[in-house]
Amino acid sequence: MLKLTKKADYGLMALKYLAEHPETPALSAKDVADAYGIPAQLLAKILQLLTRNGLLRSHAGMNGGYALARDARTISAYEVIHAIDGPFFITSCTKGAKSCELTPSCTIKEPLARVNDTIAGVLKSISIQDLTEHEQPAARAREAHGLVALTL
Amino acid sequence: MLKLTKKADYGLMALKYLAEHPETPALSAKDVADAYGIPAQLLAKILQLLTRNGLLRSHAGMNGGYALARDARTISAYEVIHAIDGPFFITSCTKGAKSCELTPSCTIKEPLARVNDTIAGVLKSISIQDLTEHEQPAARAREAHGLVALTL
DNA sequence: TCAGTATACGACCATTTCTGTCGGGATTTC
DNA sequence: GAAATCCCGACAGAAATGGTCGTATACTGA
Repeated sequence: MLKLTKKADYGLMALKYLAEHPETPALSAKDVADAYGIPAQLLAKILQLLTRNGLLRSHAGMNGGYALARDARTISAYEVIHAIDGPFFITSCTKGAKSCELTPSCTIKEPLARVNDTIAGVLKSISIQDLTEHEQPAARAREAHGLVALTL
Repeated sequence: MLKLTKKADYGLMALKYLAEHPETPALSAKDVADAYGIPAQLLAKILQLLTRNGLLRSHAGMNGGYALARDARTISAYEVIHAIDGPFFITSCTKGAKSCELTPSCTIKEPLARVNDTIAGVLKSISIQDLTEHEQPAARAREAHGLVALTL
């Protein structure tokens, strides 16, 4: 619970990998899959999703493959997760309206919606670029997170 | 994905309900289940878990039931979720060691671990008491979240 | 124009996780 | 002792997830 799906993980890993290889015009799904030992076909589907959502550019044919559609600094972890797993809500009673109206139940939803927003904010503040900076992303991160908290 | 299980939701709802009825010495699982339309037996198991983890006190027999083991202000959403769903990690590759060693894969884990901590911090900063304050928990929350971000 | 490499995408199955139920047992009160 | 209540393990159905397959389509280069 409160866990990223493997697909989202794979997606983040793939984007990170692409961000780390800016010199190559494109990398195939297989290239990335091999690099990480991820099932190639599965990763292919994930990359297709990311392409559909405008995070990647794809190119078929020989020497084709995928490349970031934008600068790694402008792609957030949130976007990636959202593209792969769809909109997320921390609460089980998903939408604002229906299911939970039955009972006066989800009085709990309102406070949790705030938590949800906070988490989304944190994920929005993390860029693919951040993922590639192995050492001491702490400073950047702290800064970003602080920003999020303040805007809540 | 990145969603609380229904069990965790139910647990939070139940604790909130208990926090809102401090006058009664104890409420049975059935009482709470009826109040929210939750399957009684399922909620029973959840309350038992919370009891085992020291968040509730239970009492068998007539007029028995459950009551908060501590002040609602000192019970965090994090504790509840942890008690019900076990330790959580945002990453799929759960433990620090095994599975991901196979490949040099999870270079992504380190940054996400930080995100994980941030989220855990947010959840730790939310108390059951906060859940009961319907209007304007914003101030408290903002304060608490800010604190979390700074301690990251 | 043909062969090879790649993406695109829908359908499908296997596995795991989650939800909810059942049944029997123990504890307390009246 | 009977009723209410907690305790707890086992299990079945449902849903989500992970992964595979097959086929169609697009591009490249010889």
